[in-house]
Order: sequence, then C-alpha cells, then structure tokens
Amino acid sequence: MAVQTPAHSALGNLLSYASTVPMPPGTLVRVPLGRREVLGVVWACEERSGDEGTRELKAVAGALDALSPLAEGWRDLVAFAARYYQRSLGEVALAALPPQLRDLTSQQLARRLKRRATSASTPVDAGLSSQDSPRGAGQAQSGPGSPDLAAETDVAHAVEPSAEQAAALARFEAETGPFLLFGSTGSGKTEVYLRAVAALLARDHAAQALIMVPEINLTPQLEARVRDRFEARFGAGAVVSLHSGMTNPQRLASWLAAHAGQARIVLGTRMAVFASMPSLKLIVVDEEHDPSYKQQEGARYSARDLAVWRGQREGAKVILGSATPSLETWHHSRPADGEDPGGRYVRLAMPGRIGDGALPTVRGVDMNLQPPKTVLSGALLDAIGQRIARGEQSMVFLNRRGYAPVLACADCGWKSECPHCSAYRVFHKIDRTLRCHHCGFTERVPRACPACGNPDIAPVGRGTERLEEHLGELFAPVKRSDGSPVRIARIDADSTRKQGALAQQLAEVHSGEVDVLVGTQMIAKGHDFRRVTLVAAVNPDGALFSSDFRAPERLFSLLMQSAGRAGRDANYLATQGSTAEMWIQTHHGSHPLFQALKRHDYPAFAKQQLDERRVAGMPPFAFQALVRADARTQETAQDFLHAANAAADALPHAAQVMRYPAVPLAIQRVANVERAQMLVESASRVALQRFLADWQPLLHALRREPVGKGVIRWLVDVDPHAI
DNA sequence: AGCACGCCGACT
DNA sequence: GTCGGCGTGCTC
Repeated sequence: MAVQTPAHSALGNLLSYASTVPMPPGTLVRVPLGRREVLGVVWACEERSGDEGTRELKAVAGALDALSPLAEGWRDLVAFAARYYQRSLGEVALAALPPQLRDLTSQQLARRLKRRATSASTPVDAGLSSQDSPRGAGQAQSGPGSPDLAAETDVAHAVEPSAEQAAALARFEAETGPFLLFGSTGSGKTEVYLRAVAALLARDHAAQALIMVPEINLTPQLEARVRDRFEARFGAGAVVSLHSGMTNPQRLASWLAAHAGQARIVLGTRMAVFASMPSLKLIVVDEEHDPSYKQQEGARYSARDLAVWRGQREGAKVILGSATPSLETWHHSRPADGEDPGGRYVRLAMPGRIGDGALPTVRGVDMNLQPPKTVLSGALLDAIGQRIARGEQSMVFLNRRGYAPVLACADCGWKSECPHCSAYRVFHKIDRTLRCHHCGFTERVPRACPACGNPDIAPVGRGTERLEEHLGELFAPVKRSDGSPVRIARIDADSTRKQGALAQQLAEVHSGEVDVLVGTQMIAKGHDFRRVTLVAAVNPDGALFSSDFRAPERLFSLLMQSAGRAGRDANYLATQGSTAEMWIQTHHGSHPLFQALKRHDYPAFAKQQLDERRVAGMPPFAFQALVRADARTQETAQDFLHAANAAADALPHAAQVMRYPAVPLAIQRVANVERAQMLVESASRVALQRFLADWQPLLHALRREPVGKGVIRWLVDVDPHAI
C-alpha cells in the first residue's frame, strides 16, 4: 500500500494492511495510520494464510470503490518518478492525486460521481462548471493577453497548413518519436500540435491527449480557445484543465473526467503529467525549455522528462515544442553524423514564419563606449523617441524589481542588508520600504543611516521602478502627435499584485494609451502587442558570467522571446512604414550569445554551448544531483554533508561518481537558515541512480546521529536546474 | 508530516 | 497547582 508518508521518514516504503476481500492494485483506500486515517493506493495484494503474519496488521478501513483502480501505466509512472527523484512511493503517489480525494469519504465520492454521470449531457468540464465554486478555472492565474499558443492558433485557424507544417505533421504521423518541434515564434507550432491532436481524436474514438504548457502561458484565454476548437467537434467536456490556480473541487472534477476517459484533452501545467488518463495516446509539451516544468519543492521532478518517459511507457507519442529548446532536448535530437548515430528524438524543424512576419533587427549598443553610469544610451532613447512620434510602442526589459537593489550610506558604508538573509533589501520608492525579496522582511525606509545617523543615504543601482521614473523624466518634454503627454507604464510582480491589475494594465497597453512599457521578464513571455515595434534589454550582462552554467541558456531563450514581442503584426509594420527592432545594451557585444542572437541563430548558440559543456563534462554530457542541507549554522549544514560524503566512500558505485565538496548556496542564508549543498556528478545516469539509491539510507541514518542533529532539513535534487 | 508523550516556566 | 512551550519518537 502506498500511503502518504513523509519523504524522509523511516516509513519510506509500502505499508501492509489486512483485508478480507482481495483488492486489485490501483484501488484507492482509506487506511489507519497512527491515530489518523489516510488515503492510500493498493500497490500489490497477496493472499496470506493466518500463521504467516509475523505481526498483526491493521485492517483497511474502506475502499473508494466507486472509482476504477489506477492503471498499471499510472502506477509505473509514479514508481519511476519516486525512484528517479529519490522520494518515497507514497509521497509521489499521493501528490499525484487531487488533494480533495484525501478528505472525501467513499459515500461523498460516490455522490460526486453520480452527479457527474447524471449531468453528462451538460458540460462536465472541470474548470468552468464546477458547482463547488463560482470562480472560473483560470481566474487565479494571470489575466488576459494573448499567449503564443492562442495567438498562433488564430493566425492559422481554419487555413491550410503551410508546407512546413504539413511536412512536420507527415513525419509525425509516420514515425514514433519522441519529437522535437523546433520552430521560431510565429512559425505555427501550435497549429501543428492542435492538428496532431485533432487527427488522433478523430481517428481513435477513445484516445486522450495531454497538452502541457508553462505556468505563465496557461491563461483563461488559452483555455477558452482550446475549448472552442475541440468542444464543438468532440463534445462539451472534451477539454479539462489541470493547474495550481484551480480550486480543489475544480481539480477533482477535472481529474475524475480524465480518469474516466470522458475528457479527451487535458490541458495543464507540470502537475498534469501525473493525470490518470487510461487512453493516453499523445503528449504535447509546449515551450519545453521553460524552467517551470521543473518542480522546485517536494519531489523535484521534471514534468518534461517524465512526459517523455510516460510516452515511451504507455506507447503515446510525445511532441516537445520550442523555438529555443533546452540543450538536453537539442542534443537528444541531433541528427546522425559520421560515427555518431544521432540522438533518439526526431527533430522536426520549421524555420519559416507564417505570413510575412520578419524577425526584428537586433541592434547592439556597446556600453563601453558610453559615458560611465549610462542607463539608457542616446541612440536607444532616440529610437524610442521616434517610435513615440509615430504612435508606436516600445518595451524595455530589466530583470530587477523595485527602485534600487541596495540603499547605501555615503559616509560609513552602511548598506541595506537583510538581518535574516545574506542579501540586500531592495528599496521600493513607491511605498518607501526596504523589502527582502528572499524572506519578505519589510521595513520603512529609515530617514537617516541606521549606523551613523547621516541623513545622506542613497539608492545604488536601478530596478524597474527607477527605470520607469527615469524614462518619465527624459520624455516629460516630449508630446505625442496628438499633443498629449507621453505615457510610461510598468508591469512587474509589484505592479500586478492586486487581483485583476495585470489584466487592466495589459488592456491599457493594447488600447495604445501606453507609449513605453517597462517590465521584468513577466512581459517577455507570450503577450502580443501589435503596436510594439521596439524591444530593448537594458542590462542583460549579468547572466553571462553567472556561476550557474545554465544562465546563458536562459538568457538566450528570454532574449529570443523578447525579440519575438516586436513587430508581431507584419501588416501594422507595413502600414506604419516601420521596422521591428531589438536593442541590446551590453559591455560584451562580441560574446557568442549576442552574435548568435543577432542572426536569430539558435543552432549556432546551441552548438557553442554544447561544445563548452562537452569539454567541461557538464550536462547533457554528464548527469548531476545535488544534496542540500539546511541548518541554523553553516558549519552544521556542511558537517552533515561532509559526513554524508565520507559515508559514500564505501558505496559500490562511488568510483563512477564525482563528489564535489560542500559549499554554501549562492544566497547562503534565507530567513535565518543557513544553506549548504554538495554536487555529485557522473558520466553514467545509471551509475548515478544506483549511487543515489544506495546513498539514501545512509543519509537517513546520519540524520539520527550527532552530526545530523542540528540539520533542519535535507533533500536530494536530481537533474537540478540551478546549481 | 502529524500527532503523541514528556518534562520545565508563567498564569487562573 | 495547571496550561503550554517545543524536543524526541512513532506511525503497517
């Protein structure tokens, strides 16, 4: 029996219970655990003669037998995920089920199922019709806007597929995959997914498809559009959503519809990879490179990697789509070359763009030639000014919220450090606060230096607030063609905190009220503004020399996506007589990343990065895992890791695994907790897996020993994203 | 993780 | 004298 047992408790494995009747594997049951009664999933059921039991087993309290047992494929997926990510089976199994299932009795569940059955002619869809909640499925998600998936659907809706799309679809039908659909923004990837789904559902009357999108892309608009397209053809309730913005009753309803096979399409975020889908035949992972596919707490799974595994296991085809694939996926889809037999993924390339859309011209500004401390170069300001004069819009990116990242005293050198974290508190001018972005600690800005009393304390560096203010001052004397003042707006996590704020701000941009939009990467993804003809990255250099070797990959992807925001509407550009431009202010214009970006050349960027990684023995040419320990003191955390390291010496696969010394995390202390980690790495995934499996019990044991005493928590992160 | 038991400080 | 702090230990 898989029961929700904590990840690092001694009850890591299956528990046994007695039952008078046989129960098929996959049956959901309620069982006593300590003083509580918890949900469990039958994993195996064996007959036992009375004298065999060494110990009296507690009896199963009851089965949720209104529900068909979870299929073997689902159980295999859960078991694999638990094993691969070093968590207990019960934890993964229960996390994969809708939370509400935990507190429903058998009768309540039966009632709910009956209600579903009687309302089968009305929409059974999860998100929008649940009686338990008046709220729409996506309201907790970000507001409207036109995410790529939806926008691209519109472009190509009901028209013949392009030659590229047709070729990709033909290959998709002919081969088994997994597939990488590599197509630039606007190439019509979505149309390919949706046609593949439509063809499958039409051909096979039971078949189900799973479409996964990054968190930020799943908006009510997208849900509505996917429904529009499929519900007319495959019936109301053919599409359900599954994401964390939904209420528990909504999630349960979606989950039940998928489990029963009524829902033909499940549209969801990473959690949807665990949906119970008895006739799953196709999995789409849109924007497969997106970091949100990696879960960052509990079982730290990669939903994209699990999707590939699940597809293979269940005989479902898998399409991974991206304009800037992860280097792992790119490498796995490399064509055969000489000695190299190539990767096991099939690469479907769609280099063209639908319609006449041209990619923006990329202009680099060499910040070395600018006066020191220049924020916005004269050339960029001129270019923005020209757009304003023509009634066009510009977008300026800066990945730093707040007014200034630090407040400092000119006299004594005091800086706005967070008392609880090893980080500076950010100065937010709007509400006169110093805020720690790591632990949330907030105070009013002091009038004078808290250390020496000097009233002359000043912001250092700049965030989006200050950039917005700066642009406002610069363009204050300028008038728009109709004589009205220039309007600067800002969109970031702070400006959109209130419910509905994002929607309203986006609407203002769409309506043309805003001339220049300042924002964080929040505006880089998805939203299409037809009047935006210029996009600028003000200070992207940080990621070039980051200690995280994946930082350049993320930056390239972000800049490509940002570039895709400019000049989406070819007709608009033509009538304006304008061209789309992406401006990059950098001190390192000759960096290969920017050189590749200038040519919109992802393959060149990927090749350069992969060559570096091959030489350095990094993923995808090596496999990694992190062990992290948190404690009150850095020493305690590191001592635990040192002991763990020493204990690993004796493990059979130790020789095939490189262990690096324990180090503090980049942000060493958060909310008064010191954090340390050690990296382990192997050229063999299998060796690393075996090593970790053998190591796990030793780590458990260490926790009980004196060296593990002060450890608040420890965890293993397999295939970590941030090192 | 829950939820107990258990052993020391400030309250009705 | 009790309520309650969270340290330690157990859950088929």
